Amino acid sequence: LTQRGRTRTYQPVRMQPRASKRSRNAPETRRQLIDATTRLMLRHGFAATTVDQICAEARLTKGSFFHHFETKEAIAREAMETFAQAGMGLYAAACVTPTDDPLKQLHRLLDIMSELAQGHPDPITCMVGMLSQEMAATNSSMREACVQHMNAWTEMVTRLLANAKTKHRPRVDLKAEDVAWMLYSIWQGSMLIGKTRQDSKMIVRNLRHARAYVNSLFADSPSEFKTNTPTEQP
Amino acid sequence: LTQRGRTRTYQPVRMQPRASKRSRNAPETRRQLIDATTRLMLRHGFAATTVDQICAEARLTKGSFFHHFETKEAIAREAMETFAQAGMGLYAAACVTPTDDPLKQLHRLLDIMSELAQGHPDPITCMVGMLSQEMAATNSSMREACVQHMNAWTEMVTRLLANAKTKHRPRVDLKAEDVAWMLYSIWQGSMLIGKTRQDSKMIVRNLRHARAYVNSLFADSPSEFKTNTPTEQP
Amino acid sequence: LTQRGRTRTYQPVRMQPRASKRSRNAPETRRQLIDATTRLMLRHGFAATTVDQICAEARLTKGSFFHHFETKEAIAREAMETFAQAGMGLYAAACVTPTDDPLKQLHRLLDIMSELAQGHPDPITCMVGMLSQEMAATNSSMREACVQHMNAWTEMVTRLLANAKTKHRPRVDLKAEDVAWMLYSIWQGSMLIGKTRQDSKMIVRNLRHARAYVNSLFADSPSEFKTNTPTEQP
Amino acid sequence: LTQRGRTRTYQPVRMQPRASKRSRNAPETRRQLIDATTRLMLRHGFAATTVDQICAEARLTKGSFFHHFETKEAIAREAMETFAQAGMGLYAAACVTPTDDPLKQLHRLLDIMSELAQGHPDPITCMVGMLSQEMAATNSSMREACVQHMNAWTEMVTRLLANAKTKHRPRVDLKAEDVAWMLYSIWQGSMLIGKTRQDSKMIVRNLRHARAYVNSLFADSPSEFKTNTPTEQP
DNA sequence: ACACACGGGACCTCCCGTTTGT
DNA sequence: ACAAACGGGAGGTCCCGTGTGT
Repeated sequence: LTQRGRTRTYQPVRMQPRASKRSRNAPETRRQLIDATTRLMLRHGFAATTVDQICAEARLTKGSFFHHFETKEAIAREAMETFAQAGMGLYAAACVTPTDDPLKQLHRLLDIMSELAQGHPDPITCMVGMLSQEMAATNSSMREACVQHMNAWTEMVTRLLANAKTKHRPRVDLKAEDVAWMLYSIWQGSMLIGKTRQDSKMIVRNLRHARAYVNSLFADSPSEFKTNTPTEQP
Repeated sequence: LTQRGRTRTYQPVRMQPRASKRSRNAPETRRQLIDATTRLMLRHGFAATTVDQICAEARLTKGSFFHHFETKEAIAREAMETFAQAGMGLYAAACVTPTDDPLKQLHRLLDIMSELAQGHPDPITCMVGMLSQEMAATNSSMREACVQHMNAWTEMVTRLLANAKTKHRPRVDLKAEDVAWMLYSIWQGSMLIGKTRQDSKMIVRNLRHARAYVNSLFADSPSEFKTNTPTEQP
Repeated sequence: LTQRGRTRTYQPVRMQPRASKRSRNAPETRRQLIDATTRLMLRHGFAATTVDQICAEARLTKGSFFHHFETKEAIAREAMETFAQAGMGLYAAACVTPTDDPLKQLHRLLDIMSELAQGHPDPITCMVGMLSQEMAATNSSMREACVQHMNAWTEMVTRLLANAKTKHRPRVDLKAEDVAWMLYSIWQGSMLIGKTRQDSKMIVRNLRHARAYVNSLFADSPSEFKTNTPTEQP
Repeated sequence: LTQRGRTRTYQPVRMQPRASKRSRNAPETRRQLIDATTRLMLRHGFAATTVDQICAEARLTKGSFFHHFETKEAIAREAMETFAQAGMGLYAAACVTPTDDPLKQLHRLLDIMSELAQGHPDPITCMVGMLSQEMAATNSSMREACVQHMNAWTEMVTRLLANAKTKHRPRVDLKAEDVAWMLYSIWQGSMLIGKTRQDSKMIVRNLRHARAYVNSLFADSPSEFKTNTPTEQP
């Protein structure tokens, strides 16, 4: 029998609440719900993730869900928030030495992204990209939330590049913000394509290209980065 | 049900079939359905586009819809096919002079993409990217269709780059295919972000960066392209 | 993915009209449609058999179908008619020698039924029983048609038994008509259970019991039948 | 659509949920749903019974229906289960005195069946037979469920007959199991025909014949049963 | 006689969110 | 804080039958 009816991307789900151990720990419960939401929406997207699924994944019932979150959209927003914050937390590690060479910091950022791309069995996916694709055109408040997260990333990179422009000799009159958006596009595009082609290595290669591209913008890129050409390393 | 909070990603739709003018022109009807599907899905995505909406947009009833297409997924697949074919048709114009300099062809391709990005009031969106984002992780046959379209694009660019390597002096031992995926990532990432930020200009700027990047790969890029630096033009 | 939506008992069907050879033979076309209807309804019943399936099975399109038959119900009625007539045709062979012993004729009838039960790989099913089950309580005209076919069978058997009562010595004051309904119940019940248990042999065994039962009604059943006890034969 | 000819096997249904008296009594609600399903399916069969009808009959909304049952098939299965269990419960009354004569028990069983057949204004119908007829050929899991219920009945009767064979003198080397299937066929066939002919009395007559048939199998059937010949009683 | 686009209308399933109860 | 019955309302699919065209 072929698949008819609504296009199901998920398994039907029988509620199965946590095994009678009611923890009564609100923040913990919230966290579990958000985690479940993130896991599911990264795979299925917003519309195809149902509240029931989230509850099943978090071992809770809908009663709890709607006690903690007003709507599905609300939890999606929070999940995206948490997801983005976690990302920014990781990225921040690249700049822990503020006196450092900003170009070096940028390369460390790329290192972190590269590790992220390689760190999972499945290619990495971004909540912001996922929710943007689905809701940007129809849900303006969600769109604005996505824009804010995108801005946060690029502002971080813009700062690094602006600093780099003061400490290094830019080859052309590049606008730091533009380059930041370029890098973010590479990042989002790579994740999208990587997920589709189930190919994490391409993401890594792209990041290497991005790295080379950044180097090519400055006449005096530190030699340590020069070697990191887009050619294949053994 | 007070509808409060319900995340409506779709518009309620009044069916209103074509005013008794039964055109009885199947290919035309199919085309209209596919057009409607493309228009709607580019805005709302797959899941949030309902068959009712498609029918209303195409002035047809749901009953008839399923005479032409087995499922919503089927029409989405065909719409993507049509979309991609149309794109490849446009892109092919860049290579109409096969004896041409392949680098010149690649730049013409970027011109075409740039025009596409500017040509619409709303930022451009790609069916392949959209369907990938929503369905890659859960619908393997759809995923494979997306992969094929992605491959088609990059194979085209790979050919251009491979030719360029024979006619120009590559600065580094670049792999044509890798660069093609890089360019495709920029393209897809730009469209995704452009849609979210409602900013077509950024897409154009990114394509300019991509252009500069391509030039930077060859020591003897034709001078005519050299001027097209990523800096802002007046 | 589990089966959702409407409970499908059939395969979805793509119309595939006869290979361009339009026979234009109305009676033949009707026959094919009726045959297809019979085949399908014996398996799926009335409601679960769709007009599209019938057309596909008969290699025709709905256009033809509704040219020949007003409604699905109409063809079902005709199919049942044809089915019953064919059955009565077979049964009639038991009485070709009208001067014969009526009890002998009845036993020949049971022989024929027994052969029918064994003659197919799948246990035999009866259109009358099938349509009765589904429509008797809701569609009175269909119900009456079923009743007529049932009456036809039992009237035939009633005649045989009535004759037998004149030529043999009934053990008790049996009413021929009652025994006929009893035998028909055994027949219908056996087919129903045989279909469910996928067991044709049980039908045959039941017919053997029925035979013994008939014999037990007469003190002077011809000795040739006496041996046919319900015990298992080697 | 002029609705002409359209075979309506269902009644159009206005949803009308319980008048704001939300009983919030799940087992009771389930029971009502199952009862409604049984009532409706016994009349219309499986396919022609709609979930809407069931809900209307149970004063519930469709939304709630699927909280209690996964699919229409699921509720049909449960309804059949309940139906069969109830039947077996009744039948068990025939054997409450286990030390009793097994033949007497069997006759009491036939008494119970006879009372069942007479007890309703409409002729009695069996869920097992109905679901078998419609689904045996196409839904194997349903078919197996039906087979189990059939086996349960015949095993019960087989036990009685086997006991009878030890306590009485069988006329022929009858196989208890075969006779049980014979009796079940009579029972199912009678119900099918009775429903179609709207004739409960024929069922009762058939049971009387069955009774006589059972007696005829034993040389020493208790005399009290002897009188119960298939002839019409005043 | 037949093909086929199309309409109208369910039908099953599902899903978000509310309400009642513990 | 959590459980779970329930409501309202789509959403996708299908199906019978019509009408136009060949």
